Amino acid sequence: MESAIHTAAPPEAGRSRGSLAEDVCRRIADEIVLGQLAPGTRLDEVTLAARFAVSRTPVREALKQLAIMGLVETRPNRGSVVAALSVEQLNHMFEAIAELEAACARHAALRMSEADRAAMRQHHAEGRAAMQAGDIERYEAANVALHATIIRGCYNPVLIDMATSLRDRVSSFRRTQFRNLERMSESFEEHSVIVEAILAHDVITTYREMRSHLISARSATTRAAPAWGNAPAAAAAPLPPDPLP
Amino acid sequence: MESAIHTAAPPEAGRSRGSLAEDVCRRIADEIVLGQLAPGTRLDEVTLAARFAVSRTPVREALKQLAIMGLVETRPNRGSVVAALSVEQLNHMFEAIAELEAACARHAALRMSEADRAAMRQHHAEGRAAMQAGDIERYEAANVALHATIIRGCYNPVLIDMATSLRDRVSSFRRTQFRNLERMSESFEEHSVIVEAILAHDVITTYREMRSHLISARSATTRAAPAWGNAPAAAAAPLPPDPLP
DNA sequence: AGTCCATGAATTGCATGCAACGTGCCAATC
DNA sequence: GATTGGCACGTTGCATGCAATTCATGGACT
Repeated sequence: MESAIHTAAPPEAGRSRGSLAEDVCRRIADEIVLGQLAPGTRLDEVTLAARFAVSRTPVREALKQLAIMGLVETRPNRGSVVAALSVEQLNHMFEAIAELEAACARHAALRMSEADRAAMRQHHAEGRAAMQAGDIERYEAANVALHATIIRGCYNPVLIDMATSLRDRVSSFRRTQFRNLERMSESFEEHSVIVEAILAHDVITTYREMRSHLISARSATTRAAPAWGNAPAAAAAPLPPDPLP
Repeated sequence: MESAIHTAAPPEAGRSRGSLAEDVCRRIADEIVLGQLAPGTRLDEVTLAARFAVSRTPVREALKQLAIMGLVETRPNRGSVVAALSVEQLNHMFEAIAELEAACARHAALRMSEADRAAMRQHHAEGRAAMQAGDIERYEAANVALHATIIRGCYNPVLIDMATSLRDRVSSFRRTQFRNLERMSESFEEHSVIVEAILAHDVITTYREMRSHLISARSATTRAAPAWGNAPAAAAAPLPPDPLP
């Protein structure tokens, strides 16, 4: 069960496992998530078929699957393009991520194994080192690893899959999240509170802080959004209210 | 954007809109959700192609999409069957639904329009009438309508889509949820508290009560699960802890 | 000069044919 | 008698051909 590439793929398992369609789907998804395929890029069936040395059929199936995952947008008889999200859609996604990851973190605070806790502390320490070195790339990697560890810590495949696939869908839009060091240290401080709360099994603090942390991340990302100019950019959509229970 | 049948299909719009693949996908999904296709049923490409009077290609694409949505399970070179969930998977799904719908309800408490509030009250009143009449079918319908109204009240397409598609995936497993009237009146009382809280814009009570309401619903459903016998049924899996922040 | 229509190129959507994989059964052997 | 090997069938997976829809460009008419 569980939809996407996360459960299906043994990480980096020698390329070309399973059916051609799934393989093509994974490879395209990787390129989109890694930002090698910019949003708005046209995805032509014959071109892709040629690139991957397969026929059009598996490419078609891969594109349909990617469309359902939300990574590409397919218009009838008009082909597919890499999904370009409007600022409004991005806000909705971040809000959903905040809800999902906060719920994951709350469960993780009660269910994480000792190994999970150790991994979490290590990723956080790595983040501190990256921050002190002013290495944005490295901090970004540590950030992703930390969040992934917490998400998996809820031990609920359904929640894990939804949170992970949502993260993938917005990943290419948050490359510049930590371009200023101020946001980086702010993020690190927020991480510290969350990690402490999880280690203390404090579900209330964990939930509240993870949620507000992700709302901060949303603001940091969408502030930079208008610079893209690729989307309708509905005039800096007013952020809907964010109740903190 | 947004994956599934919910946004794509104008409800009951004359059958056969859009591409054949999407149409076939919707029709199969409907039959699964409505319980006309029992979990475990074998889905043969040629048989389905004959039934819908199309070729195998659109059927193939439809099955792939359904597999990603989690409604069918596809094993390589072995065909597809209607997804049969184990008790453990069902628990995970209910937990995810509880988190998602509680979040939706919290936002709905602040964002619902007056029309939404009126619709919510009406569905709740319909539920009361059904309960007093002892009509389980009718209460079930009112229950679905009430929850759908609250979910849509969050005005976040991403959250709405995730919550709705999750509900669809488990819908065929909860037909017998209210088979005893005790659970029905219990459910109604819980609804009353939630509706009141939403009308009062009380985000904290809304969130807490919706979450515990859905956890109750989970217990009511999975208690009946072993009777199905179609799944491994991992010996009445111990319910994981449910922190209430 | 502007607008509308028509025709053409390109791309997707669907159908069918062929090959490969997995399954079930039967028989031969230990 | 049980187990294993092989064979045949059915089903999925992929490739290719044809039809339908869409967009663009050019011409003619107002």
